[in-house]
Amino acid sequence: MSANSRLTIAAHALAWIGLYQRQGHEVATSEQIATSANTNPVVIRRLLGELRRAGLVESRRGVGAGWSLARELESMTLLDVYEAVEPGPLFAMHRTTPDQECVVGHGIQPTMQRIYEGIEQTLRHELAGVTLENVLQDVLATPR
Amino acid sequence: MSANSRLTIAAHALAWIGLYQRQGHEVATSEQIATSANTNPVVIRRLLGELRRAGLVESRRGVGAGWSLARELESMTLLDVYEAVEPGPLFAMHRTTPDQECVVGHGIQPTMQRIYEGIEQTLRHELAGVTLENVLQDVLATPR
DNA sequence: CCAGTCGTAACAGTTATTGTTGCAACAGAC
DNA sequence: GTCTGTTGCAACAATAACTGTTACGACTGG
Repeated sequence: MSANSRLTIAAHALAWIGLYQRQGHEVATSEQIATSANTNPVVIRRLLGELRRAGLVESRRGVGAGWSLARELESMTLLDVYEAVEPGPLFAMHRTTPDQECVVGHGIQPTMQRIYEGIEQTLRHELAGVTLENVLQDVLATPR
Repeated sequence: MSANSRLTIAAHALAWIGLYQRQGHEVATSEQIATSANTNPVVIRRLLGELRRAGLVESRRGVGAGWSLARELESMTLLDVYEAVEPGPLFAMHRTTPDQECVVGHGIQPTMQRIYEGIEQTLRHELAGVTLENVLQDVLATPR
């Protein structure tokens, strides 16, 4: 599985913005978040753009521009973030259609499809059980 | 998520060998399996090689060579297959270490790590609940 | 010795992710 | 009205993983 870090970075960004706003600031810049995540501001803007499309954050342009939360961290779950930044399914089918003349080739795809759907459903349920507020609290509780 | 088809193809191969053996044959060739899965025999041999390392199948060389199950399909679960063919974790951390001077940068990795471990544990449990015999029966029950 | 199959290395094509540069668009400050 | 700092976005390179393919040595029953 060639795992990516999109969910991790997106959660990082949201926790960062949330904490920054609680410290009295209105907006956070992609530059600041990128420094914390040790990556490029464009990477952050790309991810936050997807979170904006999902209604999780808002952006302002012009001078004093930046990003702010569109709702409270308590009302955002990792499932919201996952759905915003992870398009595809967890497991893929065959890249070419298996031999439909063969009993196994014919039945394998519907069978695996059903199994995978059940697993993704469980994954979603799991992700829905963690709010970004949970994440931030856990982060703040990490011993120095 | 750049999903791959390794678990799907591996399950396909195991179901195929299992059915073929029930039809009275001793061994299946990578060529036969590849025809059913509509792929290249080397792809099958690579995957079956990993399954052999995990103790799920055996191979014979020489004339009349091929692959056979090392245990009954009833005793093999998708978790066994998953662990044999999927090395990495589901979600990745940051590719570079986040800023340890930042509260969020410092706490985010242990936090996400814990969350991801819980999710993978659930995934394993789910996969462990499906045997390859379940898969084969479901395949055979697929309407033509 | 022969034939058929595995075992494995090597390489190409494709795709996704991440990082990077560059620049237009925008909006507040002066 | 211009300046300034930021977003929005396109384009591209580097890297990595997966899949498919070719090639050929190793093995073993006949």
